[in-house]
Amino acid sequence: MATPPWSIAEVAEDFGVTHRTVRYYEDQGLVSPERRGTQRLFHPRDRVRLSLVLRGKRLGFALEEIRRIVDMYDEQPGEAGQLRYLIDQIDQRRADLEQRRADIDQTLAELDDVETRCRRDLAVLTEAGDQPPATLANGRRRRGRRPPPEETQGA
Amino acid sequence: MATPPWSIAEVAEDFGVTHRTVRYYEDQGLVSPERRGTQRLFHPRDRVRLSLVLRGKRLGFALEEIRRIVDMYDEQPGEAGQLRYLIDQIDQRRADLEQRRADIDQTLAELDDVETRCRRDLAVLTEAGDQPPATLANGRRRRGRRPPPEETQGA
DNA sequence: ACGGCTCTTGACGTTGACGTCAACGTAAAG
DNA sequence: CTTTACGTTGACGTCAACGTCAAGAGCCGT
Repeated sequence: MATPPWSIAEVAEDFGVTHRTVRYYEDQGLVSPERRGTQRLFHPRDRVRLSLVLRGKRLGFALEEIRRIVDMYDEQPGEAGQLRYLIDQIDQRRADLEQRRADIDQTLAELDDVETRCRRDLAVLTEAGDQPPATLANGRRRRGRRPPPEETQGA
Repeated sequence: MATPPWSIAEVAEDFGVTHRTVRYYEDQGLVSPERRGTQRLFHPRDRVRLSLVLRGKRLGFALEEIRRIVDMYDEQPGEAGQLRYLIDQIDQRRADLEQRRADIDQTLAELDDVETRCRRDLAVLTEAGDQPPATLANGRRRRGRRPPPEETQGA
C-alpha cells in the first residue's frame, strides 16, 4: 500500500475516488494534507479523516455536515460552554442516525416480505412448470429479523 | 387531515414538502395521482408511495434508485425470469442497507466515545469550578464495542 | 361579471458535488 | 537534457433535485 506519506494519486486509488474529489474535499476543509512545496502529502490522520468522510457520504450526509461531524472528533476540550454545545450537537447527530437506522430496519423488513412473496410465487411457477425443487437459488438464511427489541422507539 | 382524495397542496403540507417537489416526483414516475381534468387527485396509495419515497430520501438514495425500489413493492408476479431478477435486486438493496446499518452503528459508537470524553472533561472543569456534580444531564446508555483505533476502511 | 383563490404547465435559476479540460510546474528515468 | 509521468491551479461543464417566476385555466362567492 505504498508508504506514508502518500501522494494524492495513492490515496485516491486506495479510497476509490478521483484526485479531483480529494482536491474538492480539501477545498471544503475536509482534509488538509501537508504541503511539500506545491505537492500534497497525506499522512495517516488524513486517511482517517478521509475514511470518516466517505462513511459520512455512504450515509448520505452533505459534505458540510460531514465536516462538522469529523471536526467534532478532534476538537480540543475548550471551555464548558463549548463542551456543552458539542455534546448537544452529538445528541442531534445521534438522534438523526437512530432515525436512519429505524428507517433501514423497516425497509429491510419490508424487503424480506417482498422477497418471501417472490419466492413463493417462484415456487408455484417452477412447480407448475414441472421443475425439480432446486436448491434455494441463493443461500439466504432467514435471519431473526429483529434482535431483542432492545430499543423500541416510536418517533 | 382533510379527506381522500387529497389535493396537491394537502399532501405537500402533510408530508412537509412543496408542491413543486410533488410535481417533480410525478415527472420522475415516483407517484402517479389520478387526474380529474387537469387537477391531481391523490389517493391513499399515492400517499403510501410518497412516504416510501421520503423514507428513501432520508436514507440518502437517489430518486432514480428510489423509483426502482418502490416499483418493486407493487410489481406483478410476472414470469420466473422477472421474479429471479427482482429477488436479485432485493438482495442488492439489502446488502446496501446492511452496509449502511453497519456504518451507522460504528458512527454511533464513536459518537458515544466522543461524548463520554466530553462529559469527563466537563466534569473536570465544573469540579475545578466548584460546581455540584449534577445528574448525568441526559439518560444515555453505553452501547458496547470499541472500534479498532486503526484506519478501518472497507472499500 | 369580478376579484380571489387554488391549481396548472412551462421555462429558467440555483446549489452541491463533482467531471473535464487547459496550461503549466516538477521530479525521476533513460 | 529531454522525455515522461505525475502534480498543480483555475475555469468551465454537468447532473440531480429542486426553487422561482410567469402566464394562464377553473371554480367560488358576491
